[in-house]
Amino acid sequence: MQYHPKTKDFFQNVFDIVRLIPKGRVTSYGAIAKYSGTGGSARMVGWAMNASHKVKPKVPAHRVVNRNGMLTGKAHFETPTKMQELLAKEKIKVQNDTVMDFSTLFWDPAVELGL
DNA sequence: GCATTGACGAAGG
DNA sequence: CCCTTCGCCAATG
Repeated sequence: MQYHPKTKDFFQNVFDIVRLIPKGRVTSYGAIAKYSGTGGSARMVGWAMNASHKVKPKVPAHRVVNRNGMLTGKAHFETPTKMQELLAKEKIKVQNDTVMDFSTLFWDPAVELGL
């Protein structure tokens, strides 16, 4: 893929934010998009996540779910169950592909990092 | 260069 | 309340 300077900055920006997500907490694509400045383009965050697996240091993409707390990206992991397993190791309860107590575990960069 | 496709989200029917 | 459509923007065919 072509890394236009602007795009590269966006990807790095997203990766940086995701790495800041505390263990045992989760956030949404939209929240990251908003904080990274792309605004409503939450899809770009998902696209960035798609490239995150080849980036170092590793990006905890499993802590990023959609606005419902649903593990929409689980299919993009090594195995469809990897995402839930990683979350389980962080004491995050997942049921029916959805994070339990999502609103409590939700980590909003705009709030936690200070907007 | 236009059309399709997303790991999304909000709005409308 | 479930389903569809639209907006978002970059990548891909």
